[in-house]
Amino acid sequence: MTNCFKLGDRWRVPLPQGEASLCECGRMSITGSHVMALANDVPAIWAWHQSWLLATMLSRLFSEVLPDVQRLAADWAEDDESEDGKVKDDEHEHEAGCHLEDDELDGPLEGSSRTESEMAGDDDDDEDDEAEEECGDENGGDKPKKRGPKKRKMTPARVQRSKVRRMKANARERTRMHDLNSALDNLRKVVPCYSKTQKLSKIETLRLAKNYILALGEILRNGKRPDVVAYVQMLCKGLSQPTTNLVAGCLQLNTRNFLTEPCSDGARFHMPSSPFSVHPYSYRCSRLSSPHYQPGSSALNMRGHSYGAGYEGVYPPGGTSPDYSSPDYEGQHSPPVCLNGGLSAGRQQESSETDRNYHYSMHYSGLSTSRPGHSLPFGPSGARSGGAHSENIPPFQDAHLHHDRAPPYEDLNAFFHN
DNA sequence: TAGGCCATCTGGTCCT
DNA sequence: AGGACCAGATGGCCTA
Repeated sequence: MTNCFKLGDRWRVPLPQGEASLCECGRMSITGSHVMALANDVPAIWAWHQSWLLATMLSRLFSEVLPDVQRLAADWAEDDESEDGKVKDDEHEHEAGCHLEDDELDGPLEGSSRTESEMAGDDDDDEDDEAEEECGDENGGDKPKKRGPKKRKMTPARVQRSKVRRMKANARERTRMHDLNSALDNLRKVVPCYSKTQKLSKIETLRLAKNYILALGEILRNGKRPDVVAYVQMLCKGLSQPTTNLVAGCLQLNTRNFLTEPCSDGARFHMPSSPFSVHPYSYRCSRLSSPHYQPGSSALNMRGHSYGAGYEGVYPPGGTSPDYSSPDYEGQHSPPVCLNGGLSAGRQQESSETDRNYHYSMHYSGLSTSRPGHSLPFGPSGARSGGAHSENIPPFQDAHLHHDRAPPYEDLNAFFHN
């Protein structure tokens, strides 16, 4: 600090006496305020001392306090302008115009409106083009001019129009997607399994619908009672394992049987050994109620989440598994689940999650109605055996439309229960 | 926390 | 010019 002195409210740097003095300056533990003080007089210092050593020191100081120095330089510039009084009105206008554009670029709406305005090329406000060009020149003569269509200044009216246009487009897009989702919901109601609370994903709905159509076509083509296992396998081809479980559950098949015992014993139905003795026509599947899968426990997850690498498959030796190598299958591979556990898991949470139970009822009424001693668990009265959930009703009622539109439907049921 | 699914916004393209 | 359609981006929600 001995080499620095203060003159008035600003620090002064004495004439350097060679490198030693600079080192002396370097040992001064110059604080930020000192540097600022030095920077205050940088122009004067540069005028007074042309020593390259001083320049080196100052450059270092500049690098350390560059932001503040820049701010100071701006302050100096303002001071010069105020002193000279040479600020031109047209420059303010240019700045205003450019700032307007910058504001318009803030946010997606403004950005899109700007692009649309560029493409649309409204024919008003021609006088703004000059302002745009001048704004472009403001970048400096060194920079090349931007080519392409001139950017037209966004007047408030134009901005407003663009915003309205964009909002209308967004609303249309929302409506379009809602319609698409409604169609998907309708499709969910006519595929073999349906639940309002546990919807199939979009992609799984489309896959299942495709398989369903193929399966029905196959049945019509053969004209005979189909093999249930093969039928379910056809339905589940390319589906994720959770969806496979769901479909199998809807068809009241034991997944393990359907996956591992394809017609080995000639059985067409596994109902005698099915886990649905308590809920013969619907089963509850907890939505992955158990965090850890165990063979025999339910891991039904309609969201299609995959399982950890530590999962041990339950396919018995020599057992078959869904054709996940099929190019149709694009989802993640989830382990197969025995529906026995699905029922038990559902039981465990039956009392605590009454409102969250997920029931997947057989979409084929014939499968249930044809069984002696069991009444159809569907109906407006809600009288269903096994405490079937009322959510099963709407889909089935909705499916009436499907029945009307699909004559082979009853025939298909008849196939299974003759 | 990662991953899947979804809704929404947005810009581009095509068509009327 | 405006609407329909599409795909990418993004963020929220949910579950493992």
